[in-house]
Amino acid sequence: MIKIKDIAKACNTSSATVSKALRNSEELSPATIERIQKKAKEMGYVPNAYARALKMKRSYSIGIVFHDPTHGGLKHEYFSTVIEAIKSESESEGYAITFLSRSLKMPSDSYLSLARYWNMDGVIVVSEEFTDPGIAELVNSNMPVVTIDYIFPNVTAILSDNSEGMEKLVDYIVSLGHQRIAFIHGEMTDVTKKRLEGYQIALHKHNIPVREEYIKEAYFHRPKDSGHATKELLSLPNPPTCICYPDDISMLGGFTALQQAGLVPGKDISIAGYDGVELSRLYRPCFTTYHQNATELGKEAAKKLIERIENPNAPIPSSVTIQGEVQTGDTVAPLKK
Amino acid sequence: MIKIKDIAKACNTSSATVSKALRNSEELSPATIERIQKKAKEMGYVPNAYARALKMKRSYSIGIVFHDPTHGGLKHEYFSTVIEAIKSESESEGYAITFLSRSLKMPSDSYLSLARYWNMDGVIVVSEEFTDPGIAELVNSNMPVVTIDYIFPNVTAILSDNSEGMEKLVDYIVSLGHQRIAFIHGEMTDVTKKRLEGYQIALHKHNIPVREEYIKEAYFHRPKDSGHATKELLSLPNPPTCICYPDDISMLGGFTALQQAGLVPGKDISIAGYDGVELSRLYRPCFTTYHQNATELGKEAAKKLIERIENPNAPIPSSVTIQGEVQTGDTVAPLKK
DNA sequence: TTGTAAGCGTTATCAG
DNA sequence: CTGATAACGCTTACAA
Repeated sequence: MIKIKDIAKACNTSSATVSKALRNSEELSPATIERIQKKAKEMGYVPNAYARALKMKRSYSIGIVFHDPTHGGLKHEYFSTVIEAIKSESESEGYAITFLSRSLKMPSDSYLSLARYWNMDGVIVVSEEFTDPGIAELVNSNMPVVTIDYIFPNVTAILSDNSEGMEKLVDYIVSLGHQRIAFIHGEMTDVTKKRLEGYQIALHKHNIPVREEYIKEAYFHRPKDSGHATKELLSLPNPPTCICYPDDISMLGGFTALQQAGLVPGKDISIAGYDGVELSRLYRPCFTTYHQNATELGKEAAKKLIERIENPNAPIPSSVTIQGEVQTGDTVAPLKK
Repeated sequence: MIKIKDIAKACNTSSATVSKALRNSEELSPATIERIQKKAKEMGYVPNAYARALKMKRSYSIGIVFHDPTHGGLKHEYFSTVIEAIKSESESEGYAITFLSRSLKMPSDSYLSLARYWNMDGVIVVSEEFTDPGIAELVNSNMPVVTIDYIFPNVTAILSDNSEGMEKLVDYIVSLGHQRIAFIHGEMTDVTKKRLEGYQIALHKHNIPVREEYIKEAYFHRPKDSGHATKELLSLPNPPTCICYPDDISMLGGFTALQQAGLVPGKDISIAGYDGVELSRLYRPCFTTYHQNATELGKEAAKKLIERIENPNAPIPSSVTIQGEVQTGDTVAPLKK
């Protein structure tokens, strides 16, 4: 590999001059700059990020913490969309993105030390048991961090509007005449708590009592789980007229369970999902669901992180909530009295 | 950040000794090793990958070329599965993965120079217009490369069994009594050529003439496109009894188009997809499709690349084809004569 | 305007 | 068994 010194030799000059020339330094004569740059290109010079970073204490690389063993990782469209957006926003700002992951063969086992090991300028935490002490260590360090859908003190968080989203979704369902609305929610994460909150707010607002037996837990993204919960709801003495699911994939599980019970979703019974993944628009009937703006979420995360990295002395960028929207489909039917 | 020199000072020894101690060098007395390691841990030492790589000419990082602007990037489950698998296999071998991407703000615009810039030990090309000169430059360099689903001379390729897969799928369809089998294929990539080949082989084998009017082109992963093509097929004087699609998402487009035409897929007409994404098993009716083993594909790619990296003088690892399997669902109905 | 030299945090060589 | 020293490729005071 050809390096600065080689160019210097070929140009009868010093490495310092070449280094400056390559970066169009003002202190060099335009003639030298051109001469050197031409030669560099001719010789096929490629700079070395590591050497540069070592000196500049800046790597232009961003780490992503993404660990979602229980739900299929990247396969989950919501997350892959978020990450795709982080990727393209970061790249267009000149940052490379690298997954940060703990593994036996790695020199370290903590996210923080991995980030340091790789000289990352900052880290985005996408999905993780946020209760993991490794995450706490990370956010409490001086490493710039942005989290998605979880709040830590003094850390910029990019939030999906889980409470408002659920509230709007339930509002919509109520507006179609439903009163007996069940909610199968995901495991008890922060996200779930927010969704439950929104669900309750909406019901209260419309003077509908919250019934314990209409609230069930399932795992996110486990259609079978949701199928079971659905059946339990059906067997209630006074079953719901509409069921909300933790996500669109789970709703599909509910869909199947209902069909097996001889019901036609969107007709005999109503159902609503969450996420608004591609499938939800392709499926017939089209899903009634809440579309989370995952792309905007990822983009904003990258932006805020880079802002923080590039203005280390400015106050920590404020958290933002990204709005989604109700996707009115055909799975929630108007209720005839 | 604390560095080797600091530990040396604290231990009244030299950096050389500390460096060796940290890596359990045989030439040090167990006592010193322990003493130094203890101190290092105590001081919260984290090694620096860049400095190490600079010296060792080995970064333990792998680049991924993944650029799929036309089909939604990572959102495509097939690709996200492949990448997830590359990620976990690489990580468990101690390699970090970084996306390689061309961008204005990057110091270079070619994949090869980006890989060099970042000191990558090797690169996996997942999806790209393989005709891109940047890819050619990459595979013709001395950078270790593994490609997925595309063959270059002297480069290890991990292939999905596109020809055999399509052949097996058509075999299965024929076995259910179909003779008029149409194929809506994706744009003319290598993958498509292989699929077409398999389609034709299967038909020949069963003495079924290949009819031009039964072969249509659509874009991969564009359900609307496939919907149009489907309607064209329906309007044929002698329409097919079964239609094969480029992928499961496209099949969904066909599904909808057929319903609109008043037909019940899996009953009045048969359809088959490709990929075997999660959705295909969740949908009712369950998709008849060909399941590509994307996880195995990614895993194998990482393995072969690492093998190549760690044995630079050994011959280039041989290409492998990963088998998938027919997923018999309910969308291809037995044809009653 | 250009060049010298030191240093970023490691590891490898070789001498003690 | 331990330690000086140079080198990896680059940038940056500071000197010329």
